[in-house]
Amino acid sequence: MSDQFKPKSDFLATIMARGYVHQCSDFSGLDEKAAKGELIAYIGFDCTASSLHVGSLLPIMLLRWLQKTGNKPVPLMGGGTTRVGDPSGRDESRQLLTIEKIDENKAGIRQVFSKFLTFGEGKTDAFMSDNAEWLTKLNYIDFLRDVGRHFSVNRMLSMDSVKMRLERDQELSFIEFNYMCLQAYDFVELNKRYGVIAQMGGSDQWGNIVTGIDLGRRMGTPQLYALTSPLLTTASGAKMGKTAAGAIWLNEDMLPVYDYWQFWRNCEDGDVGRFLKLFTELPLDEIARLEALGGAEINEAKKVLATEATAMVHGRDKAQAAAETARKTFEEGVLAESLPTVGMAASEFDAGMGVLTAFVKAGLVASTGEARRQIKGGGLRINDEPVTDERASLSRTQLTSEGVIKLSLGKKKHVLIRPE
RNA sequence: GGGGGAGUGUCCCGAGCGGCAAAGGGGGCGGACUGUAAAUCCGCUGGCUAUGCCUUCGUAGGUUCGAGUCCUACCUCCCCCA
Repeated sequence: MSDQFKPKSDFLATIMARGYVHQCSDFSGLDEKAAKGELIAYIGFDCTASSLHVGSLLPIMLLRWLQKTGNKPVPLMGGGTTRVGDPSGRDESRQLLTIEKIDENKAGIRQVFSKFLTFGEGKTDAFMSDNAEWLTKLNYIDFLRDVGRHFSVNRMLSMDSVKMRLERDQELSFIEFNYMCLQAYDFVELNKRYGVIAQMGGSDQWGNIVTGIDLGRRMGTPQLYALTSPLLTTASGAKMGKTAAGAIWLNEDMLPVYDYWQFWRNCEDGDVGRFLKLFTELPLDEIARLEALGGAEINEAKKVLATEATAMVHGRDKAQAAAETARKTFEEGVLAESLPTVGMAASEFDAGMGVLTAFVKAGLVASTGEARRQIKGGGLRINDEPVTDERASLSRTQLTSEGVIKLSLGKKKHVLIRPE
């Protein structure tokens, strides 16, 4: 990154100050376009799941800033590339998704974008594209002749991503080897169709993006640009967005708002400042103030982070409700009725519900065996009282005045049981 | 096509004289300490109607009182030669 470079455009100034930028093929060139509001940039997204998780949040924020600073964002659905299965990552044959499933996923992902970007026909309105549009129509021979001849295998072999795999003797399938060609072709196609001139993405995409720029030059596009953001890890080095409980999804039907809020609330101290800059739109001086908080006070900053980041995806009302639920639960030790609730038929409840089964039904543990172990370890509580007898049953006498029983696993996970 | 090697607890890596629910890590979960953090320490990390029963070591058979372990065939992956 060039330290002496002073951006003229709001776009670059903002994203540089907030830490989104890792590498750029031509800062001043891109800056000029952005300053004139002529920057149309895209980022590609897989359609392998029906929602995106926080790992994709950073690129989404990039698109959002692009739009906010007067330029045009183009999210690209990998509708075509997903059809051959995502070969990256080492886990072998990932199931090939059916076309219907891919369409379903696309719809889910579209929902996410609608929360971050304004779509429409206007100059800075976002436009959703899908590489299925051109990739599925490709003819192999034509592709080889028109596009394939521009790729040098020698150069592809020298790319870091490929070189590493070869050196480590790791499998590199033909499809995967071709991925960069398809991605490069996407870039050119997006330019021809919609005037896209820049591709953004994670720093691991650098090689693929630059390959696209090259291909463009050979195929007669105007000058194209690459901009990458740093790969996100937590302060202790873990990958963002995956926990044992599952990925941190952005769609509410995949992950309750309360859990999403908790994810941010529980981030590591060392991440707060960085995350505030990347995942909220608070002014930088406000962030600097929050970041300066030390010791236990940093929890205030984490709450702000959680609420702001949640508001971005789920809306401010739901974010504040989640914050309030957390406040009651953790700070007042009061029962918050908005905790996740599991309904249960009264007849089933009255028939005698063993504690083990109850915790399984609540989804806090995976099996009665795990429930037993957690009881031994002191990890299960009913209405905040530790469970000691695994043979005990729930009964109506345990219902609180709100008509629920609160089950907890550890200190952070709570579920309400409501017989009805 | 010929020769050699490997597939283990459904998160991953990885030991395993015929007595095995199977060593050890990592990760994860719980507990203690804190601040709903990190670091550290401790416990747990196949299922069930549970002093017992059932299912797990690539797949299918076989030998045996008993098979992750021995035999046969098959599948998959890797290496060397062609």
